[in-house]
Amino acid sequence: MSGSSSTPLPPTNVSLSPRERFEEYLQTRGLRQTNQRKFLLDKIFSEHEHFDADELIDRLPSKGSKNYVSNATVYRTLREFVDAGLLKSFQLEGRMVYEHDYGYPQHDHLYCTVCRELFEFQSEALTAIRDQVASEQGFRISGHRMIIHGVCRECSKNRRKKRRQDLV
Amino acid sequence: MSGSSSTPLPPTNVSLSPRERFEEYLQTRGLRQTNQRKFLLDKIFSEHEHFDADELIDRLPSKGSKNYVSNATVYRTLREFVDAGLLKSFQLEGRMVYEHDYGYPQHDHLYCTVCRELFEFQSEALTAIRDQVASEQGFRISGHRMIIHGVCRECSKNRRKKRRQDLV
DNA sequence: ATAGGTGCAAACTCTTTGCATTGCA
DNA sequence: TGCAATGCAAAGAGTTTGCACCTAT
Repeated sequence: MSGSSSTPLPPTNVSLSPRERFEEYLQTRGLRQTNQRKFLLDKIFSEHEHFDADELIDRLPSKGSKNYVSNATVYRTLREFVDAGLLKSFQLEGRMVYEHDYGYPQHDHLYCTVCRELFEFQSEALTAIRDQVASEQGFRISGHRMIIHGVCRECSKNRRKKRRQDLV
Repeated sequence: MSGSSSTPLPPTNVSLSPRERFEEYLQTRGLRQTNQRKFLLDKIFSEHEHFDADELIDRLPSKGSKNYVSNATVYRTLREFVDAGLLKSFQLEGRMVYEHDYGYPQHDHLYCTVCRELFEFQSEALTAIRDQVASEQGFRISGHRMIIHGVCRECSKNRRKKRRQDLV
């Protein structure tokens, strides 16, 4: 799965930090702030752009260490972050991929099937088409997911290089 | 998962029937035509637009009946149909969804999160945007997947009706 | 004190695979 | 006849869940 994207978009302005925003979310529903939640929130918002549960778990303190978080809690907490509007999730190659949502602009993705990295792009035209198609069909949109699959520039280069070497 | 789509697009012209095309595919690689494959191919191309493995299995003869096909074979055969270019597959809500590809025009989907039905649409503008984004980023495209999530016209109606009733 | 949260292990869903047997070419 | 295909059951991957214990409010 992809590591952090190489093309971060500029952040949108938000008045609250992710931490503050999450606290608000918790308080309004009588949920609790816990060390695990604090730790995961900080970790996620200080580090990665795109990640799946497995990648995140790999980078967390291991069992017995100070801030260990069980897998079950990781999965439960990720879902909570999505509910809270901090993260967005979508499926890619069979697993759930997460990315920052709060304070981050709407965008879509290019996915390199060689290095498995996700690249972002923004297109107002795409949104416009989406809205028009939906209105033609009487659809009330809740969102969309567009992923362009292919081979990124770097991987194309490397392949060409590799092919050249193979000929020698 | 969705049943057949309610908005079939016009078929594109192809010279071979799916069956003929598949036979060609098999012959060129030394693979074999079997009763299971024939049966599944006919079933799929005579019936559904979108389906997942589970739905297909449900509609197949049960164990002990004449044309019973094991689950393993269903999964293996579906992958083969995709390899042969007869079907296309994509992930939706955790499972693989299949649809006709051979003899069917390129299109994208609207997905109703209430009735779970898939609706199709075609947009040249979308393809154009895709190509431009990819070329800007030096991406060699192999394909794309666009799904608009929302609530379809019918389900919106029903909900409104339901809300009205709830008020009585 | 008392819900809500956590960790653990077991369960679950969807799909793939190893292997002995069957059956096309 | 030989290699591909099938069926079965077991294994996988990724994720969710039941439950006893823990802890924030």
